[in-house]
Amino acid sequence: MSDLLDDPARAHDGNGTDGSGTAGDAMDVILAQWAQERPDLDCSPMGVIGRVSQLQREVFLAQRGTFARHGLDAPSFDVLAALRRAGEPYQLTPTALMRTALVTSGAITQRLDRLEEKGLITRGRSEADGRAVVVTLTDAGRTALDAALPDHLETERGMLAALSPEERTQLAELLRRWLISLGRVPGGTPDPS
Amino acid sequence: MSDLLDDPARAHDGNGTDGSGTAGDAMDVILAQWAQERPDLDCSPMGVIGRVSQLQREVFLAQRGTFARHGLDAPSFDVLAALRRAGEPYQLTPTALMRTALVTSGAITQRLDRLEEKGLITRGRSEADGRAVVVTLTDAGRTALDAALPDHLETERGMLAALSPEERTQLAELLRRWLISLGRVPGGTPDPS
DNA sequence: GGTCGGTCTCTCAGAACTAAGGTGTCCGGT
DNA sequence: ACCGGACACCTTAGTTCTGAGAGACCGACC
Repeated sequence: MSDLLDDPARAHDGNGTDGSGTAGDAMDVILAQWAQERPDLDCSPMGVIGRVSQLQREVFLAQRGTFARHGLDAPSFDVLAALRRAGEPYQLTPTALMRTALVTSGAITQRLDRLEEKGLITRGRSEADGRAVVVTLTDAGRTALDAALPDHLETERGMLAALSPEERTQLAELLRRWLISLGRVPGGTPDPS
Repeated sequence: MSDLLDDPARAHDGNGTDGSGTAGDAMDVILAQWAQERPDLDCSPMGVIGRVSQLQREVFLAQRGTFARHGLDAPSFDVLAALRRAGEPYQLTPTALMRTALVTSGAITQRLDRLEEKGLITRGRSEADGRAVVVTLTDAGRTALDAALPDHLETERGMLAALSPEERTQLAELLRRWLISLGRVPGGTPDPS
């Protein structure tokens, strides 16, 4: 009875292989629990969506370590990378950064505050539009990003190392089709409806 | 020149279909930009990992709407679902909840505070272990969860609607293999090394 | 030339989390 | 019986985001 108070995930064999030949992941345990408690519901969508959430978390944690080695964090890297990708002269407006980073304007303001404080970007008013601000990557900012980028890619490559090149391609293509099906086309502003 | 200050994603065709038969997603644009600016780097891992991050965000936003319709939010649902999955008598310790939710103990304390305030769970001291707390789902908590769960599943199903059953299975299996390869076996505590 | 809706950035309060540390409890060795 | 390490939960400070809204500015229209 008190077994139920333990972590339910521990109720499973930690390393054994069952008849099907593979150990399960955390989502297998959860799906088995739902099948037990609510056999009337088809919980199969969780098998995809729950794993995406878990993987995103693993990715985030791994990336954080990489960024920290370069004195950065994920939000900062996000902004620096967007400016770097834009190409010479490495300039974007806060609104453009807001759209690529998928965060609110308030979040961008704060990110830019932090980056400006560290001397990685500069803010200047736009000549063409009195409301707009022009964010420019400094030499220090470009240097920091170019130093972090290969390490970042190596971290990502390492996370995918267990999948074969064919599996990686297949996965990227499935995720791409899924993303497109959700109607998030590039540059599309959030649908107000 | 000032075009570069606009959202770079807008530089792409928004809705057209090219020769390959599909419009691109946001990650296609980013990969094209990197290929332009840093042709020396192989950015293909981003094609998988960047899309996982974006999809997780879409999933999170869609789920939030569903939870709100039932007076809940994602953290609350997470805890209630873990208790519900545990089966009769719907009890777990904060430590067990911490492990399944993959958050810190402080976060669980706060989640439980909110849920206790709303009467969806109760906290009692364990008889077997004086340090431990026993969290129990109340009738109201179980009712709230059982009402939200089908709606939640319907939301997830809707998000996957564009993929065929075969694609969904294939995707779940790829994600499962990937997750297992990262060493996150069920019940595994975070590796201290 | 003036007006008015829309846009751009910033500000502020509040939500939720992490990291670090505190208190109380358990348990194995002496 | 006692002591010290391990454990369970809570507390607090600090971080980053969202949501709502203010102030300035643009451009089209009258």
